[in-house]
Amino acid sequence: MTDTRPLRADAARNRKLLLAAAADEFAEHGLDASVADIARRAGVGKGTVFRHFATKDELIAAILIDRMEALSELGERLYESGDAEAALREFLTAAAMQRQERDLSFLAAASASMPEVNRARERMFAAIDRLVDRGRERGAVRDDVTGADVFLLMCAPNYVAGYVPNASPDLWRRYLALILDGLRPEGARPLPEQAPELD
Amino acid sequence: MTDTRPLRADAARNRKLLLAAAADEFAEHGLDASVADIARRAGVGKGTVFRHFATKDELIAAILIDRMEALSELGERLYESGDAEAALREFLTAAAMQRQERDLSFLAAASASMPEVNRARERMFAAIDRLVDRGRERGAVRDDVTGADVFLLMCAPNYVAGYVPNASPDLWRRYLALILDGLRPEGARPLPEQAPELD
DNA sequence: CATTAACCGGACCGTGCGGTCAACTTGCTA
DNA sequence: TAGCAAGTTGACCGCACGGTCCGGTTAATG
Repeated sequence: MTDTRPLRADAARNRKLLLAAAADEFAEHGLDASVADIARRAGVGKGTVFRHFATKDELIAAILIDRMEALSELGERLYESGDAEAALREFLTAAAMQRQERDLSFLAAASASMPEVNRARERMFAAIDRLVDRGRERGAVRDDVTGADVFLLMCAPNYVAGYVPNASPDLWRRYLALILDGLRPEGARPLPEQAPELD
Repeated sequence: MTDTRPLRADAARNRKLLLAAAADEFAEHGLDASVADIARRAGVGKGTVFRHFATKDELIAAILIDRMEALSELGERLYESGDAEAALREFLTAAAMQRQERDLSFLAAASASMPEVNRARERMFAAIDRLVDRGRERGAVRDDVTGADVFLLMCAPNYVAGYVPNASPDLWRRYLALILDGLRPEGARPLPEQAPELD
């Protein structure tokens, strides 16, 4: 945590293997994926998992932080680009692709209230907020939609597509497009309920 | 199942108590809600649960069937009404309210491939399909949206709102309205990916 | 009111989980 | 290349879960 001595070569490799195996396993079996299965998939012993991540929740948190940091960087980069509408679309597309065509948002519940996760989430939220604000100013996003709305809707395409048994792996694109159409000003009717405050 | 001798009075009462308690418990704790907790909440012993439902999955299936049948009836009744757009909106509103402001769709996974559940699901799907077809004919629904799309999007408002910690219990209405805006023809851009075939 | 089949309850069982630990192996460094 | 801290491993632990079972209880029937 504080002392950042570099990991030994095999340890660093195993850590990456574990994160990848865990993401796959969670995508296939949900939160119930067992640590033993994750270890087997990564080709290591179960003890190794707990050497790297003190608890299962910490492993989940590590996956979440990785992904949210990557999305934050992308969001910040897209803010530099010119096209407000394309930026938002690309951001949401990247968010959906990152989840291996499977909604992984359920992981968030397991590691809520871990400070590092919260920090990563706040950074990502800020990036989204800026993209949405700019989109609203340029007329690409309807007036009554906020960053919090988009933040919440981010996982919906994967969630929806996840209920189709043998779906095309790109089915989520259909529902992302549908939601994006709902976010645009054309044909918008005033939304009920106030937009939620996040934090 | 085949012999439908009426339940004894106490048994019938306990069955209802159990279904209600189970729905509440699942809403609060997800699929991991324990049978013991459900029994406690209903004020009965654990053995009673298994007398009524041979397995936890069967209990889940009973909840699902109850709700899907109710929605099917509503959908069929709304088809008789005149206003195609209002019918669809009311149907989706009722679907969301039934879930006690919480996405319960994860229950579907647990009891997929149970014939009775499938029959109830097919009936509900047919009801939705007719509502959507009519809506499309009358210009209330965009051309490229199918009943399967609406069926899949049905749970999304509760899902989305469920991630807000201390949300207004009606927050789902906001996201339902947003999705409904996306379903209308105004401002629609062609959707990518084919609509999925369900069964 | 007596009889009885249906119902109830909670102690009990096997299983699989997250997490621990002590013996063993291995990458680093001097 | 020797020494050792860091890393690895799988047997093991406690626990909570889904599900069973049987002695006690209760609602229906004549």
